[in-house]
Amino acid sequence: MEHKLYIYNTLSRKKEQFIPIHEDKVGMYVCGPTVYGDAHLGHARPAITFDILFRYLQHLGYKVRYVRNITDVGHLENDADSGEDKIAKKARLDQLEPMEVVQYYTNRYHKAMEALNVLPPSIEPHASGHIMEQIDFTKKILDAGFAYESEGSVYFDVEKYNKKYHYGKLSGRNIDEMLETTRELDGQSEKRRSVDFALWKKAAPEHIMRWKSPWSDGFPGWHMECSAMGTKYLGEEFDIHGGGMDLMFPHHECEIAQSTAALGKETVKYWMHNNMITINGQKMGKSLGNFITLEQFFTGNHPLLSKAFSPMTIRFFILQAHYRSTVDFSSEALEASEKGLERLMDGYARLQKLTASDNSTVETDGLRAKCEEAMQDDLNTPIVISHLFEALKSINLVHDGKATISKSDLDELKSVFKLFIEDLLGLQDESAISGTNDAYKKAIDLLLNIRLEAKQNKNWATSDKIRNELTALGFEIKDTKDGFEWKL
RNA sequence: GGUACCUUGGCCGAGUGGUUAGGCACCGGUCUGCAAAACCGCAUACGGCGGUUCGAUUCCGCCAGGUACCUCCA
Repeated sequence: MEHKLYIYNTLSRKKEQFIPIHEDKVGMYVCGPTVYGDAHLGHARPAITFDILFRYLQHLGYKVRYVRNITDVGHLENDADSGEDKIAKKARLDQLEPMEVVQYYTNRYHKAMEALNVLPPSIEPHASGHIMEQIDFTKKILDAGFAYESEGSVYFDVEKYNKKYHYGKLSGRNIDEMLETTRELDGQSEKRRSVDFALWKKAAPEHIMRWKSPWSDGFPGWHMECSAMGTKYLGEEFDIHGGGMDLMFPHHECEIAQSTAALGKETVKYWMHNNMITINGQKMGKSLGNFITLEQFFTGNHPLLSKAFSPMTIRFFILQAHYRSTVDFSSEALEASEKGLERLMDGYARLQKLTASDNSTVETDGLRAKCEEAMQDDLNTPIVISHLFEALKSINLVHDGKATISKSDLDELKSVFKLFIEDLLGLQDESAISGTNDAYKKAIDLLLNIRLEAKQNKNWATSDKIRNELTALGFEIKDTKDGFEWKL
């Protein structure tokens, strides 16, 4: 594989060249949603970030197995491995079977992802469907001596693990201090230390979501599913593990500990974390209650939104910032993205209609290389987009008859635009006319040709009437040098 | 309190030890019957104070402000 893709590895805190464990295959695991509520803007970020990576790795020629899980059990309401299961709570409140809640929100998540043109992963395993694997994984950790049973639950022994390995290597946390400060606080708990985390929890009698295990009727701890499912589908060692920065600790730290304890080796080579989306400078999240769901964006049904924003606008907005930067949401910023995207997509449509000349007076060389270079620099999509906007100027110049382009340059430009806009950035034409039939389009063309004739005869009354009435119906009419363009 | 990070022109947002990011908005111009679109031009920005350097927005230190994680969160 001839490339020099660099990605930022949270483990080393620097950009590293991506070299897969296996020659031509890449294994990639990304933490998916806990399905107890609608996906919000924050959920779109990792989905889109790793969608870009998924697409780009495939573009480089890798066969990628992309696993993104659905958390439908084990994710507890609050800390200290107590509290109610999120799914079970929602089910109780809505008087539904837990699996009804899971199905409902999974369907809605899929719908939102599809709207955002996020490709489905290769495998989307549910935690509840992998209880056996999680029990087996827990056994391995017990056998290795890094866990203990207490009152029917099993806990990970962080202190013991840390003596042999390094708990805190991902998040940079100093575990010795954590052990020091928490020593006296324990005692009452089933856990030896408050830093210990549950691998298996015994279910209280009223708890509906429960499975049999050697230790008790209960359910797996939250961190367990990713270790169990990741290694099941990607092997004991795989290339990339992704997720939001907020999962770094404790979730990913615990995952590393579990896998290392059970297997005696590092499972993941590259850890990647996307940054958060903020709103008024603060993280958008469930706990703060300051989130806006994707559906609210699509419908405009939220006090902070000036209008509805299309899925592609959301996608473009996210891609205009680097995935490791925070990006501050505002209606104003989204409107700016919307306009920029429209201009880019109009230019892309226009590109298809350009006619070639004998030679080029515009510079198209190097666009492909520059875009590739930006992608290879830790997926720098904002730079890719800026290059595309630069190239857009050439397209418009040719379109206006102020410049010419040769056949080969035109073909190259079309090819690069398709590759980056459609295939890699995953931006789709959302205009209402795409997909409608030819007869309809021809009818509009006919009307506008009549208008053109009227214009040529200086019959402004007729030409304006046609334009105004079409405009009133929602069409956008643009006169060009020797004709017209329209869209709905 | 611990740890990490951030502070770029009206807004969003890249990036770099000395050369234009890009988008949106504004203003001026070209084009046009008008309009729209398009094109051209237009901002010489990098929190403050020191230091290193021939030269720092970019490196170092201090200060100010902000954020994230340390409990569930993408």
